[in-house]
Amino acid sequence: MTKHDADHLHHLLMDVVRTAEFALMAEVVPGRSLSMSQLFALHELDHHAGMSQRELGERLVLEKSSVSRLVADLESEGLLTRERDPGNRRLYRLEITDAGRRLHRGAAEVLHGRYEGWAAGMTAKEREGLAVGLPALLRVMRAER
Amino acid sequence: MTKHDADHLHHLLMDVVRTAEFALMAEVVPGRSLSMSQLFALHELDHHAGMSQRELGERLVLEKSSVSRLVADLESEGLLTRERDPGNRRLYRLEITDAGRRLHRGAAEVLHGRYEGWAAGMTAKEREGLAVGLPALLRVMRAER
DNA sequence: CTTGATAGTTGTGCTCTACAACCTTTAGGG
DNA sequence: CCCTAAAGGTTGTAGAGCACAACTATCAAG
Repeated sequence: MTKHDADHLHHLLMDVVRTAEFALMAEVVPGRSLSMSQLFALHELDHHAGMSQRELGERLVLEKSSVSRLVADLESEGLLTRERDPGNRRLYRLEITDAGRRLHRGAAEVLHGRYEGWAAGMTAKEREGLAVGLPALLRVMRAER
Repeated sequence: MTKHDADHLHHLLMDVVRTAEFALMAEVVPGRSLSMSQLFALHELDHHAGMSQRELGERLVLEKSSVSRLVADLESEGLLTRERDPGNRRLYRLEITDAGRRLHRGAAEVLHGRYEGWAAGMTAKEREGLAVGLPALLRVMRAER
C-alpha cells in the first residue's frame, strides 16, 4: 500500500461516513423522524428479541444512561415494551412491538429502494467489490480495537 | 439485486458508518481532540488554500453559521488564518497555517498507519474491491440527492 | 446479614449543529 | 449617482445526542 493509497482511503472513508449518514438517514420514514440510534435499536430488537438494555448498549456502543433514555423514548412511542425479567428483576427484557416492527420494516423497505437505485448506478464489478470489501473492512476495523 | 442483498447492504452500511466513525476519530492526534468536521476542514484547506467560508461549508455540507464558528475555533487555535479578500471584502480567504498543516499531516500519518494495519488484515481481492466499490458508492449516493 | 457487583435512572453539562435575525459589502438598475 | 437586492459572515438561541457521576434497587456469595 503506497502512501498515496493510504491518503486516498483516508479521504474516501471520511467521505463515505459523512455522505452515508445523510443518505441513510434522510426521511427514512415519512412523517416520523428517527435517529440513527433509534433505527439501529429497532433493527437489533427485530432480530434479537429479549435483550437487556446493557446488551443493547453493547451492540450500539452507547453508555447505559444513553440507552436508558433511548429505550424510554421508544417505549413511550409504543415501539417496544420493557418488562422486568422475573428471574432477575434488575434487568429488563426488551421486546419490539408490532408497531415497532412495522416501522422498522417500513424503513428497511425505503432503504431497500434506495439501495436499488444506487445499485442500478453501479457496474457489476463495483457492486461485487463492495460486497467483498465492506465486510472485510468491518472485520479489520473491529479487530483493531 | 435480491431482497437479501439489499438487507445485507443496509446492515453493512449502517455498521460501516458507526464503526468507521469510531475507528477514524479515535485519538487521531495525541493530546488534542479534533472533531470530524475540524479534521475535514483542515484536510480541505491543506489541499485547496484560499477557500471562502461559503465554499468550505459547501464541501463539508455545513450551514454557514456552523462554518463561522468552526473556523473561528480553528483560527483561535492558530490552525488557520482568515483574511478579507481585498477584491471582495465580504469574504474571507482561509489559509491553513504551518501548525495546522503539521497537525493535519500528523493526523494523516496516524490514520495512514491505521490503514496499513487494516490493509494487512485484508486479502488483495478485498482491498481491490474497496478501491473499486467505495468511490462508486460515493458517486451514486451523491447523484441521488 | 453485610458487602460488593450488576442493571438501570436521573442530574448535569458538553459538543455539534441548524435556523433566524442581523450587519457589511458589493453589484445593478433607475 | 443613489437605492435596492443579493452575497458572505456573525451572533443569539435552541435542540439533538451523548457521556460522566451519583444515585437506587436487586441480586449473589461469603
